Amino acid sequence: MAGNSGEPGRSVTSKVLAILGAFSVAHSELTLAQIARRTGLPVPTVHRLARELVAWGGLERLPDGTYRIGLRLWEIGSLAPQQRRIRQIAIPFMEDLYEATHGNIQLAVREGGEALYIEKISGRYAVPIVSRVGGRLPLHATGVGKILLAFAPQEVIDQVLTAGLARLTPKTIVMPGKLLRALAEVRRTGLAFCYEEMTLGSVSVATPIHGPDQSVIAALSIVVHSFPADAQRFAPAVRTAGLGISRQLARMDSAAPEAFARQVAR
Amino acid sequence: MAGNSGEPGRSVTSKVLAILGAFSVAHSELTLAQIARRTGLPVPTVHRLARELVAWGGLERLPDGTYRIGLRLWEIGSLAPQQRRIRQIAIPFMEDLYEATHGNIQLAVREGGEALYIEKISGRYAVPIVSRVGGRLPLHATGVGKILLAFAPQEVIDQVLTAGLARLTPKTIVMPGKLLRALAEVRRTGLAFCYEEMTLGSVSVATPIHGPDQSVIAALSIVVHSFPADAQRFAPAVRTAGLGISRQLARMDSAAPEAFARQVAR
DNA sequence: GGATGGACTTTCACCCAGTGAAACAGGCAT
DNA sequence: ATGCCTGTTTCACTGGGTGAAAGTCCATCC
Repeated sequence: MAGNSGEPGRSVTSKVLAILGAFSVAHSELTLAQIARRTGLPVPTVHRLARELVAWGGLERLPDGTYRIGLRLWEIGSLAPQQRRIRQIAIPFMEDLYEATHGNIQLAVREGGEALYIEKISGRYAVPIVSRVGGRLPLHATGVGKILLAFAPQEVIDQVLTAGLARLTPKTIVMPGKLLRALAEVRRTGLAFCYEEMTLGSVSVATPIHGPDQSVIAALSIVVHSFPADAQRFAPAVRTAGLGISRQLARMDSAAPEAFARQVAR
Repeated sequence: MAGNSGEPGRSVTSKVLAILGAFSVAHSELTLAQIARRTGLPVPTVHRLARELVAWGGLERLPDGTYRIGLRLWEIGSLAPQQRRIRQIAIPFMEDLYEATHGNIQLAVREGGEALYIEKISGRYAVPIVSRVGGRLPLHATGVGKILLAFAPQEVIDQVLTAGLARLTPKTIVMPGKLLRALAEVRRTGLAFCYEEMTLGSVSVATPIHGPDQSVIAALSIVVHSFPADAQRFAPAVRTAGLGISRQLARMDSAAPEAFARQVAR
């Protein structure tokens, strides 16, 4: 590249990606100056790159100058297959689970050291909870997180422990030893409980979703606002749904490798 | 940039975006060589840029070497607000509409000269149709498309007519004059019908969704596999749902500007 | 009212990051 | 063994990217 100063060794691509990465659930609309601050890039650089992103449709700019994520990026993001496959198969099961329990049904995968929520069914009457589709929550303080962590490679567990277990409520597990024991129990039973460790008043049960190769690729959970006994009461239902989704995934895999592809071109 | 040859005047950013743009519904997994062909970029260039995208999480690479869209991109794409707001409000209405009719309920916005489907409710028992969330269909041959086109700026209409009206079935409207008359009728009635113009055996009714400023920002439709009379029978229900969504959007806008923001950080 | 601070935009001399042909390596047909 | 395809690495060359600096616009403050 060039430029008479700045930090050499940073690729253009990394700058473009840093700009996209500056957007998050908590910051879905950003001004030019905010992007520059969040990325550490000089304002003119952000300006130039953002203009290209806008021209392409990856970002859009409001009359008042703020940037948002554009539809083009949503469209391309919706092609991400990890979640596409699983969602397509899991949604009917999740709907059944919702019908049966009227709790908050959630589906999450692990992305780095956090749980990324890829689908959620709350119905119109369910109580609001903190998770959000496309949002992230810590692994050590949620039902789905414990599942994902319990079946993650050892290095991920180490990494999470090293980073420290943030205390979110008085009931959050912050002692590494206690978490490790909990994870061992999760692996033994295939169930993870979470008793007000993320939010006071919320309890949840979660269960793993297995891919065709038996590895754990996602976690399914139900969150209710009541007493620990309820979480235990719903455990069999959640476990059954998880097994159902896993079985369906395996079946789809062996049978129709790309049966979806018949749909729509572009 | 540099490089001893190639097409000068093409920015690095445009190349990165071209790589992302190479992915589509019909091509959600691509090899290195395929990306190079689809973008017109030299293979080594794609190789280098794709590696950066993989490192960032925007793409992921399978053991066999094929690339797919990564979760990171899905996550950021899910922040696109145009669809986020509308979907959140529209989904309950769409569910009601599904309960009442058991047809395929769809929500689409206009992206350039095409209809982009942002939500779809088909239930488990509905017959399959060609649309797909994240997919595109032509404006002139679908119910939602006619709505979006009828209320689009004149230049978009001109552009679509200039590009030519592709014949998809014997019933597709391919005469510009006929389409213009149909659009005038759509504007008059607030309803668009589509009788097997996209797919033989499928008929649909669509209605506009208005933003707080009364502009048309989306279209809602129901697709059924039967006779034209059914489309007309469902018209009042679709119209009512459309008005309900529009009213709710306006109310949300004046009342709670960013009531969602209280949720989850990251 | 004019001074101050913040946001956004444009310019432009500087130069290094990006380039892609070419060569190499592996796989699979013929 | 030959051809053809894919993916990977190298490297001499150079023009696209750079960002401080200056300019513009608009609030807010004294």
